[in-house]
Amino acid sequence: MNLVYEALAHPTRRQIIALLRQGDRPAGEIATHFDIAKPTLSGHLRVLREAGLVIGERHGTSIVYSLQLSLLEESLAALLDLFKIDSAKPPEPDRS
Amino acid sequence: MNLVYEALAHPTRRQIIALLRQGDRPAGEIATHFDIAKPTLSGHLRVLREAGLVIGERHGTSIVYSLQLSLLEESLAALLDLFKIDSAKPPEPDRS
DNA sequence: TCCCTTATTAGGCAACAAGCGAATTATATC
DNA sequence: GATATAATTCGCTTGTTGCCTAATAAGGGA
Repeated sequence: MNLVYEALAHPTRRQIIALLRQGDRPAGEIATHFDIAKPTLSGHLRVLREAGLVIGERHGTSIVYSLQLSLLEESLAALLDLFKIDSAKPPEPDRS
Repeated sequence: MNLVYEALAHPTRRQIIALLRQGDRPAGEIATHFDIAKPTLSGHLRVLREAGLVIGERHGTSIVYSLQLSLLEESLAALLDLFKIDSAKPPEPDRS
């Protein structure tokens, strides 16, 4: 789970996620949306992949990336759990 | 908002949040839960403070930390927006 | 005021992350 | 096999993060 948080920590990677929300895309097409070198973007994609947030499937010479929504939901659930905004009572046991 | 994600990227800082969910605590008491030097923990608290996730109020010689739930909720909303799990249709326009 | 407690800031170092250009791998086509 | 295209890995530089010890600031009580 730690990998997910680290992956989300970089603005470019969050933008990649937002981009993939609109549909799957090959790495090269993703790259056109950013002003960074291709190897740098490839590194970001690797981080997202290792966190399990995206998967890349080879189609011919391209590698098409798509979101792993299941893990995204899990991450959100974990975050909700961390903050416990969802659950029953407000977190105030005693505190004099 | 970037600061929030960066703040959440470190396990210790997430544990601090989880701890504060159970009630406000002075910095020193927080420190007893971790096996790190006090200045290091103070640094983590600074990161959380600058992200707006916690606030520290001086009570005598202590500085009592508490969560800023409002910003936590905003962060969650932003995350939901990023993933759009909440909204209407699944993000699959075409894809042959 | 002087001392003790609590917490932060300052300084320094090792480890990591982000970026790039060049080289490499993988697939498709001729 | 040779060539072209797409994406990654490699080697490197630069800047940041995380950790520590030592020093400093802020308060409370004798």
